[in-house]
Amino acid sequence: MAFTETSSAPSDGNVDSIGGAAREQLKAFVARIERLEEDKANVMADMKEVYAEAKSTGYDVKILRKVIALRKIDTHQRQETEALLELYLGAVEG
Amino acid sequence: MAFTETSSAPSDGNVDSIGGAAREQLKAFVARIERLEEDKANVMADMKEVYAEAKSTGYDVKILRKVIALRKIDTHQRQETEALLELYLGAVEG
Amino acid sequence: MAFTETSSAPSDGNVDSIGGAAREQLKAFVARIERLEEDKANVMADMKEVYAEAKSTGYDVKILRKVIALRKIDTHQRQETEALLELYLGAVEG
Amino acid sequence: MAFTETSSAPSDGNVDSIGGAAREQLKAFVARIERLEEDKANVMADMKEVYAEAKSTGYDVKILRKVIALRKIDTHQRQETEALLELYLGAVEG
DNA sequence: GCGCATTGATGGCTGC
DNA sequence: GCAGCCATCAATGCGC
Repeated sequence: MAFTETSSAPSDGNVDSIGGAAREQLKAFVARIERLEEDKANVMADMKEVYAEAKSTGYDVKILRKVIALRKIDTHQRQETEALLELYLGAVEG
Repeated sequence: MAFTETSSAPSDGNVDSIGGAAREQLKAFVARIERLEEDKANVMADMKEVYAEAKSTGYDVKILRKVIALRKIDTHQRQETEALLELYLGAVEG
Repeated sequence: MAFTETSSAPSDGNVDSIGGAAREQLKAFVARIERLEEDKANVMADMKEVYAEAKSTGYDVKILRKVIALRKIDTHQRQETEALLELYLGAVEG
Repeated sequence: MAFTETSSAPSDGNVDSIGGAAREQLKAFVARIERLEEDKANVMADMKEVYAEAKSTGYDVKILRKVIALRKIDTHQRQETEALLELYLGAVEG
């Protein structure tokens, strides 16, 4: 496995002996994920801010969260219903 | 205090009777949060994609996750260490 | 399921009608857990005492907590590192 | 106890320069707390075991938890009620 | 009273 | 395919 080490199975060899290309590739994956984790953390921080602002405006955060959660469930159910409908239509037409 | 209903205590009145302004404000909060939730979902979907790509490239996702987790702990520890330093400094300067 | 009511599925019957054996068994579980909860509460009370003592001795409790937290992270990291090593070894040996 | 650096304010001096006695004392506090944390972890592990056992016996863990929680609230309320009663009695008799 | 840290609960994921 | 595990998330309790 001379020049194909990066194309199929990085885990084939001993960890200490993976070549430079595979190493770079792995680092790239790690970097991409960590970048996304950072994004997520930022978004969550923003949400915290909004909740704090709502609270300072006088809203009950607990209830607000419940509202959001309920609406999320509704959306989810609606999507499932639509998916089911699609399925039925496909079965009828297909 | 007619036109200040939104400035201090939305929870004062009955939910069904809150004025239009407060209602708009509440809707705005909900919209902002749901927008952020959507962002977060997108980011998480991206992360899933990256993991899937890494997997199809031959990496062991479980190990990859552990690596990420370990690096996250490092970061966490660094932050905690800094926080501790801050506390020490605060204690010294009084 | 005559005499096997306690051996497999306590949830089969109505709660009000479960037999004496199952009832005793359930009570036993509840008692064991509540005993453990009591233990936990005692331990936590002891911890509170120690912190209070440290505080009255002049230590900054906040700093003390941070120190403990940092040491805990160290331990955690060591465990995660070991787990990662295990994973690596498992990947190598297949 | 004239030269008792440990008797009043360990946080007065620079952390790096606290004397050996204070250092030992601090280490003792940390050790005591970590010992208690360990105890707590053990107790919690035991609880997990009991829940697992209950589950494998056929009980619904979720419901079991709810039962425990409700009983805890009851106990708490009863204690508060008793405390209140004591207070009233003391007010009447005192 | 608020913010934070811990803890209990839920849902998704992986292994059998 | 489902159960067990883990990561995430809401919620309560605690200290400041």
